[in-house]
Amino acid sequence: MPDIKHFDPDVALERVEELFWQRGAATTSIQAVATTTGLNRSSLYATFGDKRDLYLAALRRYVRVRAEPALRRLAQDERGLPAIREFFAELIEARCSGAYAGWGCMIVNAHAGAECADPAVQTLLNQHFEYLRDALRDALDTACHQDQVAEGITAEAADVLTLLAYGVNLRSRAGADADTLHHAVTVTLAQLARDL
Amino acid sequence: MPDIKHFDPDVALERVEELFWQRGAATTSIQAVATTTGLNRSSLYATFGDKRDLYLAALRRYVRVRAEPALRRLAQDERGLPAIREFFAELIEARCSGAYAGWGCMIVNAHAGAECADPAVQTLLNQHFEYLRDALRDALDTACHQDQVAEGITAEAADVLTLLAYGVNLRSRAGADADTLHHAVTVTLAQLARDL
DNA sequence: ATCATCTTGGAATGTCCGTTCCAAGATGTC
DNA sequence: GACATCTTGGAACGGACATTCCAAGATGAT
Repeated sequence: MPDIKHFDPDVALERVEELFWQRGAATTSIQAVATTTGLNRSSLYATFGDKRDLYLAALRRYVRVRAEPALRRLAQDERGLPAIREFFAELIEARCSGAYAGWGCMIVNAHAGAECADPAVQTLLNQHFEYLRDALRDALDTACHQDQVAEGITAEAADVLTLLAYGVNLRSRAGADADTLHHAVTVTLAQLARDL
Repeated sequence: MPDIKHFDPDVALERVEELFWQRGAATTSIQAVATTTGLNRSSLYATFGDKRDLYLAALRRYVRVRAEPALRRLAQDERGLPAIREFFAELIEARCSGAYAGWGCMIVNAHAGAECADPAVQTLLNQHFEYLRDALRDALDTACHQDQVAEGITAEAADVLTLLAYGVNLRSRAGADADTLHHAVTVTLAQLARDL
């Protein structure tokens, strides 16, 4: 083995992911990626392939690192409705304040961009949609078994919550304030909850 | 008056709107606009200004022609819940089949793109969001007065329906099938409706 | 018919894009 | 220490981009 990479591809990919997440695929140039990561274009191409490959790698990293862990936690949470409430509260918090405020969700952003025409991207988007829906369904199922939900409510209501989450992610990008988003979520969950 | 335009700016703008709507602002070149409209670049610049101006004009046209008429109808509809049901049914129909299938909503798409950083665009997006919410609130208010809604449901639930509509628009771009979207809407509206 | 004025087509400009190429340098093996 | 092999920096490429400019043509007013 003659020479080894002078950088850590995983660290670099994290930077790339943040760039594509914040600014989108179409409006982020390879030059910008090179500058941000501190790498040369040659190294980028040698390591990740062309721009499409790079974007796909970044998107996959986003799904794996940023999205799925939270969803796994939600799906396995035994608290039912409180877990769902917390999930949305943390989502809104993350979207409206902190380092990533106004960035939205990379998956949701990809829906509206030209990336979406790419079959590989579309597969990822649909998989993640179902992953989110399944996690919400599991949590709702738990809530049902604990008699937390109003009469007539089943785990089918997960479909609503999934689209609601997408709407929250989207609106956060236009600077929607956290209170407004929180209100919508509270109203929705109040409808699901059993009257006390 | 020495010479008059050899084309109708309104007709041209409709073409431009469709182009930006389908392909987004970042990935649509002035050249593509010129080709599609059959106009020369000079004429485009002389008539509409630069690309940003052109996009803004197209977005404003979309709001005025495509979005607001349907919302005005919804707000003034005296039927209550059935009007809301019909609104969503027509939305899903328009997004999943016909000439504009897979295009989503231009306003929603703008949320996720780089356009969103433009203050003028952001103002339009927020105005439209409130316009949609107000229309749904009006319709829901009508439903409340006609005792169509379940106990505890008020016009506040419009917040939920607004984000739901955004979610529908978004998901339709990734090829979500109409049945899935319809299901989510049906479940939501069933929760609002008074048990019979 | 003349003229001033606007539109129009096409060429031209300079920048930025994604991508490739190559020489120079670094590294592990023998 | 020599060699083979990979990485790296920087230059180079062709194409596409938004935008501007200008000469030619068309038009209405006089």
